[in-house]
Amino acid sequence: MQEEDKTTAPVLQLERYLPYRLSILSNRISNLISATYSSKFALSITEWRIMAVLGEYPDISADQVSNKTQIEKSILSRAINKLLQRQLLLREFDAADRRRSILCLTATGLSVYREVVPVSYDYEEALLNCFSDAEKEQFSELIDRLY
Amino acid sequence: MQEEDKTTAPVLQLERYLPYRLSILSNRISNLISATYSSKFALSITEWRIMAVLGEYPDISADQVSNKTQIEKSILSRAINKLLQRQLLLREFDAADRRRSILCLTATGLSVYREVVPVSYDYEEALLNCFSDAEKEQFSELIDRLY
DNA sequence: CGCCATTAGTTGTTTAAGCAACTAATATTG
DNA sequence: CAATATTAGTTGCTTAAACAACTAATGGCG
Repeated sequence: MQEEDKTTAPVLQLERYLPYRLSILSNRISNLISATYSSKFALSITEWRIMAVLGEYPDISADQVSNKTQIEKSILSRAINKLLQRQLLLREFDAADRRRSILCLTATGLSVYREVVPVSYDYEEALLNCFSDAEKEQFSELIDRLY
Repeated sequence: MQEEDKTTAPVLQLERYLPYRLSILSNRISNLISATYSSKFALSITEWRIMAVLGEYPDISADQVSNKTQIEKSILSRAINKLLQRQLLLREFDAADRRRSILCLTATGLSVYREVVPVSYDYEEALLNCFSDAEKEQFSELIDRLY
């Protein structure tokens, strides 16, 4: 059988290994969803996430964005500059602490945001409709616990 | 309330958005686990995955590895060459179809494999021990369904 | 106040990912 | 059995990620 000599020759069943499955699944989902805003608005996942936090929390600093999204600060810095150039973001600097940036979406940025958000929710919905309401709840709870 | 003007100004709650949480969670887990074999054996996640499938399915082709792991073929090609150079992998070509490679772990590769596998399982175990057995089962089932 | 530590953000460099174009071998079809 | 299509794998090129080193501003402490 499979257990024959597990101690001398353990085998990893990759396709049953949870961290692996989680990774494949999550990448698939991210890429699927990002296709919507990347083709239409030329936004990368990272760029969209930045816009998403700023839609939820306007006028926060790059550092706060980094804390909320786990995006590394150098990546963030370059992504923000790109979004500034495209005039999707506006940046000021805090008068009281001139290191601190204050970021928010421009009118254009906001209009993009408002177009992407419902689509994102639709995707989430579509994805989760293989679950019952109770299962959705449970799944979400389990994810939270793993965090 | 939050629903006040949802139609005109919908907000995405990123930290409650499932695809996002899944992505963050999965990356965290992958990086955590990969730290073990990357520091000791200088293997990237991709490289380890290749070795993992070959430990499970010896003597398959690069193309079959690609199918099993979702690793894109150009990435695979370069990773395989690296592993060949490090003598962790052995490659022959199918006599009946000389396009087809036949890959397997070398003795060294196998010894690395045998060292990493138990650690991987330990990590999975440690991760999931915030779940009861029933929850583990259910979580796994829900993941499968999302696939 | 002046020195050192910390914090916010930027820049440089290395490495990996993603896609398309390519080569070589085999399969298919007229 | 030639012409064309398909498949396996490689290579080139562009973009993104990761990490460290750096600049500039502020905070803390003697």
